[in-house]
Amino acid sequence: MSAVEDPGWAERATQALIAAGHRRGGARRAILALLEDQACALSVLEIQERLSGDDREVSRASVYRVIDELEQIGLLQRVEVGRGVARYEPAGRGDAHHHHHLVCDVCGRVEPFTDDGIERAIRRLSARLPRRVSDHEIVIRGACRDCSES
Amino acid sequence: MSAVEDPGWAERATQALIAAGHRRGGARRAILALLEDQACALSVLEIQERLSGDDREVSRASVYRVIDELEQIGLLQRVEVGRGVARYEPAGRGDAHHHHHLVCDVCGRVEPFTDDGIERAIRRLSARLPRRVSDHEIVIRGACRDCSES
DNA sequence: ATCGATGCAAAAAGTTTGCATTAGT
DNA sequence: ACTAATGCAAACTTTTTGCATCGAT
Repeated sequence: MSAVEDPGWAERATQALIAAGHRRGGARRAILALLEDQACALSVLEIQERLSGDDREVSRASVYRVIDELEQIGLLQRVEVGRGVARYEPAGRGDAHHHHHLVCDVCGRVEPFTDDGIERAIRRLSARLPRRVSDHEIVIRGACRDCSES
Repeated sequence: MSAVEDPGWAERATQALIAAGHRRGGARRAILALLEDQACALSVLEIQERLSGDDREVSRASVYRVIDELEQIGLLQRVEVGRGVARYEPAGRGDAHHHHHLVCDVCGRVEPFTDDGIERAIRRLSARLPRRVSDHEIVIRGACRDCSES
């Protein structure tokens, strides 16, 4: 569902970073590879934990630094989803990956969703606003399936 | 613009707290009064600073504690709006106060907005989702007027 | 060989908690 | 008087920064 239309987000990110005067480092490569495969947003801690397991270990400072570089260039989207932890996911992959988030009131679990009606409404509003709109973010809260059975 | 249809959010919050077995404390009263007058979300630091100025001084711990009680009861809405700071604003005041947030990419300033088209789209989606939806939150990002002139 | 990338550890910033004191009922 | 509310300071968590070393070019 992402092989054909996506020329490789990690590769594009790497090129963008090189164009900006950066080199190819091991930590950055590992982080990019991990992020590319994610369906939804990860926190810094989650990124570090997943890399500790099966891949190359990366220091927390490097995770923060790489994330910061990517956010600057606009290739990573910060998602604020509650409880004081920031999450991040690849951005700039086109409409195919654009989505928003359902957050469970109870357990905090985060799931992606898409809705054309909302996107249309956002577009119409953006056109009317007296400012250049760069982005939008929608969070819908409610108990997830697991948490509402009980 | 809020005297007639609003029976007093601070008063209702106080009653709800009393019903939950709390007493009326000075710090809580000051915080409720401040929040009631806000058009938009404030961070904990901002709440403390504003109270230091012209009102009763309140310790940071108390701000966090009062906020927490109010969030539990559902009278305060946490708004995640970026850069690792949580903001809070009165909730449960009805449609008249329902709004979302424009966040400046550059200076981080937060302003409220409302849009019926988006609300309709959210309502339609909520009805279709396989979960009880309790709330939603929308953030639109872009340079604010001050920051785009330069 | 140069200069950015990385890891480590310390520092900041934001949030929570324990405990003694104050104050509402 | 009883017990919640508050302030203070310490603990904890998340994020940022300084600096020495490693590694890509």
